[in-house]
Amino acid sequence: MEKATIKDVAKAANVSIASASRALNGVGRISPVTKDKILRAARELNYVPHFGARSLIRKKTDIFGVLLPDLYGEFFSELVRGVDTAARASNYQILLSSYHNDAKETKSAIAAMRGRVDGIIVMTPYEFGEITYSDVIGAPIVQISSLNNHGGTPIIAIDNFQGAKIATEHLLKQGYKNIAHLSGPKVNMEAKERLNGYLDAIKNICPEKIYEGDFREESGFEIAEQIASDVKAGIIDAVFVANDMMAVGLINGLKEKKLKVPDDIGVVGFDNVPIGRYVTPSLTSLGVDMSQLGKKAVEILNLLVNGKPNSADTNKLVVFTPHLFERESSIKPE
Amino acid sequence: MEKATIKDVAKAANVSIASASRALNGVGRISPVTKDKILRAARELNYVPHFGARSLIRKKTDIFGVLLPDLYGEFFSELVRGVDTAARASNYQILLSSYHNDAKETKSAIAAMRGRVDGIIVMTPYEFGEITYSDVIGAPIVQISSLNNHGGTPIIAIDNFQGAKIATEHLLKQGYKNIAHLSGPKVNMEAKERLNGYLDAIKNICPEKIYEGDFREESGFEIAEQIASDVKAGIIDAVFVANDMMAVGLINGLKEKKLKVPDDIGVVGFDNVPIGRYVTPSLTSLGVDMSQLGKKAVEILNLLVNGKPNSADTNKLVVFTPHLFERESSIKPE
DNA sequence: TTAATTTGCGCAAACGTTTACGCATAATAA
DNA sequence: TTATTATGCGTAAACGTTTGCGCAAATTAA
Repeated sequence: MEKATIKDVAKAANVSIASASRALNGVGRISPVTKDKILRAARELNYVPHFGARSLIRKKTDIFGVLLPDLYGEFFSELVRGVDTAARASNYQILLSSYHNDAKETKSAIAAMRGRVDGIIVMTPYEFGEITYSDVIGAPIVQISSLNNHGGTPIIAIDNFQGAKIATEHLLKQGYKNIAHLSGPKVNMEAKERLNGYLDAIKNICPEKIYEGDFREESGFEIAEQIASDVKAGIIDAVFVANDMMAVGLINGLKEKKLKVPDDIGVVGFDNVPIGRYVTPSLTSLGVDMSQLGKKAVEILNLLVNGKPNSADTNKLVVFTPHLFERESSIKPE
Repeated sequence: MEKATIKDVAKAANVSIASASRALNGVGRISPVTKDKILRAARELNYVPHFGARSLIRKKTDIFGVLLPDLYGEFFSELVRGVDTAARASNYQILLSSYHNDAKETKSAIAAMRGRVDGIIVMTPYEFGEITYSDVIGAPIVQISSLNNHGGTPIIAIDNFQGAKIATEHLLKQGYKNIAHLSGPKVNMEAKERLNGYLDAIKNICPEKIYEGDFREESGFEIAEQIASDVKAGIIDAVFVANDMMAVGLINGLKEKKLKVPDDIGVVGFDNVPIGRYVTPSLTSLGVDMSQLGKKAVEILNLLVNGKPNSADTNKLVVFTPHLFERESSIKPE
């Protein structure tokens, strides 16, 4: 039951180590009959190639690293699912890690992956200044980030600006007149971009009105009081909320204030979290297929690692524009 | 920018490879001043130890494998989060993979991890017959499974039987008289155990009434028609549903049939998915803290890998009994 | 037949580490 | 002073693979 090495297999099959290796890998010249003998012996001994030894000489690990800000929620699990599926299809495994939303920890998390992976997918909603990832890690990187972060590494971006614009325009199209925005935390780039998309959409149409939140559900709930009073004052009649969880909190808060969504106030969220389909009223939102996005990330990484380094690829920018999921919270009656 | 090896570091610092290694690892005898010189050189060269070479000689990878049935939903992301946190705390990384709910794929998924991990956490809601995992992988295993699956490997189990019993008894305590059960697929052990818990709870109290579902939301929605008619016929007045997603589907289906939950019929789910808090009426459910469970799994695996193999540990059985989360769907009025 | 080519296989180097061992030199004890 | 012990460091083996090279035997061509 001690782990068998290729040496053991070779001995059992009465051949040299070299032949054993050739048989096991199906490369090089070897006669069918000895090959068979070797494979049989390997099975018999329950032989498993030593991963480290192999990666040592092959100079690759067949592992992709995936580094996420956090592991909360359906959002990330969808992404990971897409990555896993695509990675497996190209015979890669995934080494998963999160940096617990602590931007400072990102570097050390990346460092921990160095040498263990052939490439890395990292999701960074924050700004990172001057770090060139390939320096830090010595392996190709695909970043999942925002448009503004484009600086030499391939990036897959969700077009938050465009999405926010679509959201806001949807509210306008529904007949709402005074659209406000409930934003995310200022340090978050996605939050910024969504804010800008909102601003762009209402320009010359209605006055801007911005509430600042922090992406958490409670934050939406708490701001409801102020928003409710502004609605009653006739200042606003709809809100584009920077993410769904805040929108959910907001809707619950508005309920407490006896305001009706979407009658008294229209609400659109962002992210299209599954919960959105189940709340009452169901939540109109914008989102991309994260699983698809994960797949794309693997695809690009694969190219970077295994293809010839075409500069068009290494500088790639892939944009996913969020899709509008129209539900009840934004359907203005009458 | 070519990857520096320890040899390069040694050369740059004008010492032997052995000294470099000692300095880098902080073991063995070495003078502070040379150590400093070496560390400086290493930093300068951006040195990263080659993972494969290291694991080759150390005979360990510092990686734990995590193998899940699937990657859908908050359920798993919570588990992974717990595992990640605990693993990182003990300096392990995690290699994540799913077998796509295809029991047959489990073995090959395990095989793919062989040699790459020091231990593995595998979640198996299915029965697996005669497989002894340690044979298959040659590394310690912690299984997350059900009580019945206890066969020599350490297991962390959710006590589905007990949970189901608690759920059913809760409905009885609320004053519902004829409790039915909407079950999961028969091949699923958790489904079986929940069914048994239900049966045990109603024994000698009310007649059994079982609907068979398949854990999917649609399945709950579809069965609603039949359940609604049985409610109207006065045959049942509450359902313990084998998982939350079906319960959500069921509630929506019942709404269409103009039945009021919890007034006309009480509903309790299982799993305590986050969505449950947001549906209307909010869903009473049973669940364990999956993140905590993941933490526990790592803890045991750590013991198995690094501790002395105490037989009390290798045969460990840790039971998590689900906790009742009382919400609106089961609160009988008056 | 002989010459040329192909096939099957083994030898040994290389990948980048860690670590037991031994040998100088320095520090301490007598 | 000399004998003992402690310290700092280098040499080399070992970990388990893959693969270029070379050689004998078998096959094919002439």
